[in-house]
Amino acid sequence: MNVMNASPRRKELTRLAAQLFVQEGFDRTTVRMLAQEMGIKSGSLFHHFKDKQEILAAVIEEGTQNALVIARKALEECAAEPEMRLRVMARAHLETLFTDRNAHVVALFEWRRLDPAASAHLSHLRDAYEALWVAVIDDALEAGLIHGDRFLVSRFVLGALNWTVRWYDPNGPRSPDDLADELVAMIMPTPV
Amino acid sequence: MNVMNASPRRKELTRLAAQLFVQEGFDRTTVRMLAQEMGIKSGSLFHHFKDKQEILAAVIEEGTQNALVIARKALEECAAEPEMRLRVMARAHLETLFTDRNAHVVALFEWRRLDPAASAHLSHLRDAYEALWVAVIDDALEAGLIHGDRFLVSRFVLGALNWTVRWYDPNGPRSPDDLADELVAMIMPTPV
DNA sequence: AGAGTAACCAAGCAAGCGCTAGTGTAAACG
DNA sequence: CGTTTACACTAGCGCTTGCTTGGTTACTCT
Repeated sequence: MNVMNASPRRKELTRLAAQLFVQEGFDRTTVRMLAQEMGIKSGSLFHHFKDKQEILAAVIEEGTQNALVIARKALEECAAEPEMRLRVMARAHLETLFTDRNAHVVALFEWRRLDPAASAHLSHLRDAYEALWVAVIDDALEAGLIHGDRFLVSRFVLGALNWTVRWYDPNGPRSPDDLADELVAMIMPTPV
Repeated sequence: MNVMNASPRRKELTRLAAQLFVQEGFDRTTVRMLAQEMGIKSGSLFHHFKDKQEILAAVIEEGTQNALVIARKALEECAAEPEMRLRVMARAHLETLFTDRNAHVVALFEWRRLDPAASAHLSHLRDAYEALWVAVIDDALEAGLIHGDRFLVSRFVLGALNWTVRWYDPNGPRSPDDLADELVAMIMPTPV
């Protein structure tokens, strides 16, 4: 097995695995299917990953890392008004969700297949990401832009956004940014 | 196999299956695990269900039927004001979601494991339920209670509500009704 | 040229999988 | 009373699963 966690080959294989995990689900994706998609034999797979679990962990880590980076960058680059930050955060969320769709769908719906060790490690990443959200929501609440319990509001907003992967069609008329703006408008008392 | 679709024994077995499906996921739940939980041997299971798929379909059908019945009844019994109907619908949604939690978690997260035939059949049930939501949202929009696109709003609201199964703790201080009221308050311009 | 290493393959093992076949038994029915 | 029906059992078939083993190839570095 490769020691370097970020070998380019391994990254490519991880990307392919994410796609299959979305199509079939983690449990139904066999190592033979993974290998075929990657153009190698099933035995060779275990040169890159210790076991099937590690592939899942790699997929989820990749996606969550990206989400963190994108959200942080977006927040840094934007103005300080709470409304703008809220909008920017929602946009960043949907941007990662749909450019890195496969990895995120796996992270959202196959998280429970992780063994406890991997789950614990990745929880920290996810918590860091959610902390960004809570901070943005807090500012918006304090500015009187929205109302409600900080904890509940962030859960509801994240839920609404995450659920989009179940119905949103990227080839439809609406862009992810439209979606984000509509959601922000929905929870703000006085639109436009 | 039993011909009657609603034999009491079968209902009980379906309930147990739902619990295991939630705990382990559909694919990881073996017929031997199901049988043990039911207090019978794995072979006997196929007297009640044609195959493993049929157990999944039974679980999902049961949950969705209940949701429909509860929502319809709640809407019939409540006043005609759009605000009340919106609140009642949200409450009914969370009520089913948490009294029938196992079945609904399976319906939400294992839907894709259904074979095409079962999926088509159950889609009608789900569509009927979502139609109730769209109607309620439409009334609220028309009355100026909330704003936005009817399609998007209902998707966002349903997403926020469904996602609660991932974080809500029924033993915590908040009741499901509290949650429903908070969500409705969040999307309404002028609270209390 | 020789050593080291990353990437791969062929072959297959042990365990577990969904499901079937054939049988037994006790209650319900005509 | 004999027959049917519902429910359960034992035993195991045929197949797939994740993973291992032992070895080969191709490339890089000194």
